[in-house]
Amino acid sequence: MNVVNESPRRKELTRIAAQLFVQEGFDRTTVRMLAREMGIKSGSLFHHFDDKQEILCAVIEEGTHNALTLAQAALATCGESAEARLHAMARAHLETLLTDRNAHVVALYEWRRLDEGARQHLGHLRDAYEALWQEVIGDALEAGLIRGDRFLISRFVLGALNWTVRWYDPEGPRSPEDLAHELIAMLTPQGRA
Amino acid sequence: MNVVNESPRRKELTRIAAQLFVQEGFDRTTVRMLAREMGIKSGSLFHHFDDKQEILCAVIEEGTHNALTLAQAALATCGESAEARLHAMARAHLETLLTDRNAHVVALYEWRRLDEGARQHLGHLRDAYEALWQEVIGDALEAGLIRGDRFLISRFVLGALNWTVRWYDPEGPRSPEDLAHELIAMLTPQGRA
DNA sequence: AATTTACACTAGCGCTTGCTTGGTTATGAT
DNA sequence: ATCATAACCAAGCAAGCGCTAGTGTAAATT
Repeated sequence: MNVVNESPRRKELTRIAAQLFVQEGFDRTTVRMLAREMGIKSGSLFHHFDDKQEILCAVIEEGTHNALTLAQAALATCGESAEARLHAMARAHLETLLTDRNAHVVALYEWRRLDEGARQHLGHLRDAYEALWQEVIGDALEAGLIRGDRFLISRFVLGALNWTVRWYDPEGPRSPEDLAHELIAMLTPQGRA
Repeated sequence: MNVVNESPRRKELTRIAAQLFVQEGFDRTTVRMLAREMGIKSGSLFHHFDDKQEILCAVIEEGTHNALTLAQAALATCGESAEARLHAMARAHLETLLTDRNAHVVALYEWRRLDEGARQHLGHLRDAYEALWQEVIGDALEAGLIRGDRFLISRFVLGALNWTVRWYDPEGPRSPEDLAHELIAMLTPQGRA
């Protein structure tokens, strides 16, 4: 029923659920585990969410929504050159992958556990985000910054970025900014010192 | 106990399990579903495998082993130029992602359901495969074909390739060969008609 | 003062889970 | 004929699962 996370309590519960879903996976995370981590009893959980599925949906929605917002904000302040916009999108993606890591890992790995309704609802959100990418990459193609097929490149780039959740270490020497720079350098033919 | 799939029967069971694991996910796939699909009763399943985990391990091992074999074969027959070797690796990766699709999807999505022992055993296999990539990409860097950091590029490229299981349609107009070509074109600064 | 709302509790129902046990059948070697 | 082995089955156990029903209580609303 509650599609959006209105109450701060529910938002907090969603955050905790995200962490558990990452640690254990959705199916192995029991309502009793969730409740214990939340400091309540398992029955009380169903006051906040209709069922277990809705918790998963809330987690993914939160992450995807934030990613979209951050990307739009980044595009609004990065300047107008195709390269700057490309870089802004990549950096925003990597940063949201860091700050909302749990939610995004859940979105990537547990998407298939969503039921049909939730999958459709969240699908639209995700499509809106990917449309942003295709727009920016389309601009970069027109500007002659990169070459190739718009959809193919979008998918290759998103694949490379999403894969970072597997190996990226936030404690390591490389910043998201740094990573974004290297990725763009890999894509653009122009030589660089 | 049986780490390798010796008997043809076990190999067939592994194939069936892979399909179910993709359709339903590992946790949601019950031993009863597996048995039914295999044409036996659930109890009989434990004659072939020690426990459910071992089935998962067998599926992933099969896929990773095939990928490694195919990549080595491709490198052995592709010529010696850095570009040819890069292309051969990419094509081999995409082709094994197609022919052993189920096993690879399971490896990508259900890796975390492996216990410590299996994760270590299969980790070595995967490392061997990724080492091949790093070697080929190292060669391409030395040849001046591409620029950047060897490990970073390997991971970006593997991410882009693995992501294809999300969107690639084998019935569509693009062949694995075609996709490999486009990927390499995206990476290499040299202009092309 | 009376009522509603929000949030939590206890207790447990009905069902499914992975896996075990103990025994049967078919095949093929000795 | 005897034995060994692989492959299977029927039956079911102990544990855990998502979720519900009914209740208590403090704060907010009327």
